[in-house]
Amino acid sequence: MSRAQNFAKLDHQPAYRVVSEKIRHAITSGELATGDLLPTETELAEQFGVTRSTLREAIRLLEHGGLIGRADRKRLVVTLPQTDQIGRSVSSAMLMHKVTFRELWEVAMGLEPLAARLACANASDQEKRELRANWQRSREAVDDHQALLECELEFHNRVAAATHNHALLQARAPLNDLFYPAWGAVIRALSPGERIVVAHRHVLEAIESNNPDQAGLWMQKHMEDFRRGIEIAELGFEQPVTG
Amino acid sequence: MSRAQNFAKLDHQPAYRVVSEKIRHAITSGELATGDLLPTETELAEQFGVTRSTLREAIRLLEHGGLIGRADRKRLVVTLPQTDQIGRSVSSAMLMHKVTFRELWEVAMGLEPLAARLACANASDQEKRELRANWQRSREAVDDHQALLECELEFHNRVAAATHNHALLQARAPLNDLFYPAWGAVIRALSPGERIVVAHRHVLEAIESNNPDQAGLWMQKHMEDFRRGIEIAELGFEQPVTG
DNA sequence: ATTGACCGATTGTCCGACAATATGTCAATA
DNA sequence: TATTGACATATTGTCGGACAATCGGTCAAT
Repeated sequence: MSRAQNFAKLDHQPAYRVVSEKIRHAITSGELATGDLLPTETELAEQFGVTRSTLREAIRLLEHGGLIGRADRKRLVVTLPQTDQIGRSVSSAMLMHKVTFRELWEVAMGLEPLAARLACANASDQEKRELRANWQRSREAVDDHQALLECELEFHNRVAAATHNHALLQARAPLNDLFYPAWGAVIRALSPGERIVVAHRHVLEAIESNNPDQAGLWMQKHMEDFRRGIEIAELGFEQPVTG
Repeated sequence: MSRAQNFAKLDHQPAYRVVSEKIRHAITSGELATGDLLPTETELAEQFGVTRSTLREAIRLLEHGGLIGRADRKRLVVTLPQTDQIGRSVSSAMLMHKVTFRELWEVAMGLEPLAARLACANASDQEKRELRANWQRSREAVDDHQALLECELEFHNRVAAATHNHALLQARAPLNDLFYPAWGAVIRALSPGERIVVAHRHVLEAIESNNPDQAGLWMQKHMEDFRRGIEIAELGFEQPVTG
């Protein structure tokens, strides 16, 4: 190698990305608050000194992240990124990385018992009632595979929501998209309805009586059941999950 | 209400979003594999029957999610979404949701001990060596706040990486971006270097000797120290984290 | 109070154009 | 032979202008 100079590689960022970053910064720095209307496309384009086409590409970049949306199908507005929207990006990334059932289950073992524990301290009376209503439905649907799966999914979502912890909700979003749906196959194969209902009841009662240890413990047992179910049904615990 | 008909609200998706979804589906369904080159913009535009401008907007949508990138600044190529790229979206979403330090800490309490446990079973010899090297550096930097913070961050990242669990890595990405950086303020305020190094040593040795319980326990103690540090330094445990 | 007609503003989409850059070929040269 | 230079080609990034569809508001007619 002729050691002549070694210049820094100059990074020529395309304009649409620069513009996108400027807007993103204005939003995350609080300069633009949630709900604020943005100027029209033509106006924005003028401000940045680019064409509307270029500006629109910048907008798309932000739109995907949920940072901006449409107020009424016309004007652009600063929006709060929704958990499920971000969650879908994460899930599709995991799909491409061929994340296995085991990997998701391991994360679930960390987050779901934690959610149950935190729900004890933070669940409102309203949330507790809805949780119990969900359990009632699951008891009646104990032999209806499809209905039971929906109850199961809703149960875990409600427990997580009752923690009032947005970081936790975001972290477990991929479980919703990838893990529990696949659990449906187990339900169809093994009909473990009774076992699910019992576990849910223990978690529910622990939350109602504000007993974090009990809630976490039964959620953990519940997740262990999941794993055994997958193994017994021979669904490939080490296989990548499918979308 | 005049119960006349009750039509379904028709959702008129803009073309750029439809095109984007089509491409996304082709990718996640495996029709297009990672590393595949996409046709040129003009060609794609023809295939979908839209203009290049519209197609480009669709591309931007995917580009942000890390699903496609540029091979050599020209041709488009299907890429694997990087953990940190997706993680940044999640982090900026959390910032906007004003996630508190407590919320992040609660998630960390669920994930970090889990990571330590899993690292025991899955860490390669190489990874163990690098972990020990990191600990050596942290011991020497025990009074250098900046260097210690970097070691601290790297330590937790290496432990997480040693789990070889991509779902876990993705779930804890926001901790990297939001939680540990703020921890720097604690280090500067309290100089808890010695305490950090001791905790790291216990985790490290537990991993080296393949003792999951011990690894998880010490990581948990370590995280408890975090919380107390934040409280003692009066940094506002219940305050939203800042970017 | 509802309906209908109208207008301006704004977005979604299209078309055509050009400069800058990367790729490939081929000849000239040391 | 390996490097350089010259040239043609392909592709992206950006531009400017254009138009239909639709939303919001106003105002008159019913």
